[in-house]
Amino acid sequence: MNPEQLISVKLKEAVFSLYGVELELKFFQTQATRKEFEGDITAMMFPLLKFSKKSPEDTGKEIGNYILSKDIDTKSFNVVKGFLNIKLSNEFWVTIFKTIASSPDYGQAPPSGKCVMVEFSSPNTNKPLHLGHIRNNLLGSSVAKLLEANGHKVITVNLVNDRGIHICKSMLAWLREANGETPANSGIKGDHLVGKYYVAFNNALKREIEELKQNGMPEDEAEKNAPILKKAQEMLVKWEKGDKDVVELWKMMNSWVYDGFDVTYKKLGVSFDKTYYESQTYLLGKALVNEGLESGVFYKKNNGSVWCDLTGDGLDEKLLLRADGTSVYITQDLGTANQRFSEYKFDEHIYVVGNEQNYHFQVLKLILKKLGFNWADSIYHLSYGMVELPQGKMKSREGTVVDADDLIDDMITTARETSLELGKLDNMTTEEQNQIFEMIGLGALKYFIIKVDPKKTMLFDPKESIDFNGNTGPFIQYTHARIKSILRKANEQGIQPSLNNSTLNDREIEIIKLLNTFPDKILEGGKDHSPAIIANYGYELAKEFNQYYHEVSILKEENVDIRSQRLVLIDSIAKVLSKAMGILGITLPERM
RNA sequence: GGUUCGGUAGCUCAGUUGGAUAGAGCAACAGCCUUCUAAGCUGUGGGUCUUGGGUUCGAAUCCCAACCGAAUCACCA
Repeated sequence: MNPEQLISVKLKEAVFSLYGVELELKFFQTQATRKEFEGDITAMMFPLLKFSKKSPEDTGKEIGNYILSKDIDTKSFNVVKGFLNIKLSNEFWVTIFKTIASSPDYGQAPPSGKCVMVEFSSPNTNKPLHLGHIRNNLLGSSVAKLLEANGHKVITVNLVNDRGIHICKSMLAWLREANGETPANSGIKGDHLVGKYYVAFNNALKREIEELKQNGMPEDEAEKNAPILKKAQEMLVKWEKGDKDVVELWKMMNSWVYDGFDVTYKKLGVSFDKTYYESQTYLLGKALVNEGLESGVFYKKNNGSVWCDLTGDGLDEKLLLRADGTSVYITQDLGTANQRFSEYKFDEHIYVVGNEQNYHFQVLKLILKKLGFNWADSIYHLSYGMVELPQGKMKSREGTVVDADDLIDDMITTARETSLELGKLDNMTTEEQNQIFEMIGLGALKYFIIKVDPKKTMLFDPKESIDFNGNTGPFIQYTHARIKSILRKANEQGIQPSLNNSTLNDREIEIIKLLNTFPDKILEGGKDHSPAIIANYGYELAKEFNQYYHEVSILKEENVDIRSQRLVLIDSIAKVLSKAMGILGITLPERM
């Protein structure tokens, strides 16, 4: 039983017996006792004063004495100001410890019967992934795992933006400048190759605009009338008409990009149950708009464009169909959401999309509700903050974009250098070593990103490389390797872990308390859609273990029962760390 | 201007059903490897929790206002 709940029950009994008042369990305020005080659970006396009609101290003493006299789970108590600190018995903690150690998949919630869809990543196919995408992908995949740990059925989906003017730009530049360059004949990763020509397009565009300006055209007109831009627009029209050559080229270049993305996704440990392509969904939603038009939810302006009036909800008017009848971004999102719901009947649909689109999702939800879809309430926009550099936002035009592949490689290189310097892996094969370097490099990167509250803008300084000491992924990985090392040695020495009802020291009780809160953290993290909670929990637990490690000896403990019991304890820590980091997509090594 | 989000140590961040003297890491300084992995541990210094009001026995946390910063309000996606 949860210790706070237990104390609440005792408090309820005490208050009823002493003051004759029957209160609800929720009324009693309890919390884990702060470390600087003696005790395990603290109960607030302030709300009870009106019943006891005594000072906070006297009330605390009276209730403390009552509980102590009635109960064998409690060991002692003290009162400081209005805080009643209760210490629970060793037996109580041993029982908790046993429950934790004997759970096969501790932390995993039972099946909830709920189905949750998580959309994330959603890249454009005209350039490679960057640091912003990394945050998106790591958030999305860890939230998905976190919800699975909460017992939900999770469907991960990706919506690839594979069409539009931006892709035509890369295609056009490739035709003009590439001389048939391909990933195969150049050795350049596909997404980077396509990105190269996207940059080439923009450079050409810039030159043309300059030229037009020198011939006397005003800047804004030059920007609209550059010949290369016109060509890109023509290309888009051709694509929409299904022009064979354009479609062939489009297919080829997109396939390069997908091959490139696959490599990056694989490194990040990201995967999807289903991938949607905008080229297949961009026409969806028109039917919905027409229905809304008939039912009077939407209206048509003189030029034929269709709008939804949201001024009554404190927002603006929203365009849904252009005057020429073509759809806009939100039109297809309406259609896609509707299609997905009829396919999966999800209980919740999470969109992992940056906070720049807060307004978009507010509108999306509102319009779906106006159309009469009750499931619109189940849409949740997991809005995360931008990743900024010391000089501000990443700008591709200024070349300050932090490329995802480069960053991952840098992290692995750093891991390699650090590991080789420490020389702990010398007796391993190169292949084993490389696996560990990758594990550590990615662990550092993932933890660095995920430990920050998703909704906060976070800062990344490329000059100060991501740390491997302190509150970091490698710290937790190191802790795990340390535990595994002890367990290996124990096994070699023929020492078996076992639970023996031995007395637990204070540090061990602290650890058990922490382990005991793990399921709550999973619940909390799931409710808040915040893997950061799990990351910070993992750090706390690892830190607690390291302090324990320095204070007590495990294998050299003379009392055989205590020694075996400690092995069970550290094994439980390793399992919880592993489960917690697994949710974040971070793997923990056996040695490092 | 409207809306949404943020402001905690020099830096990066924790800190929600309101609770005791606000915590970590990095950076700085001082210690600890013949003892289970020093990617670790211990200690020192570092704070008007943006500001001002309010509610409360009690506020970083809730309410109001101001200030600062970000995003957004397109016949772009």
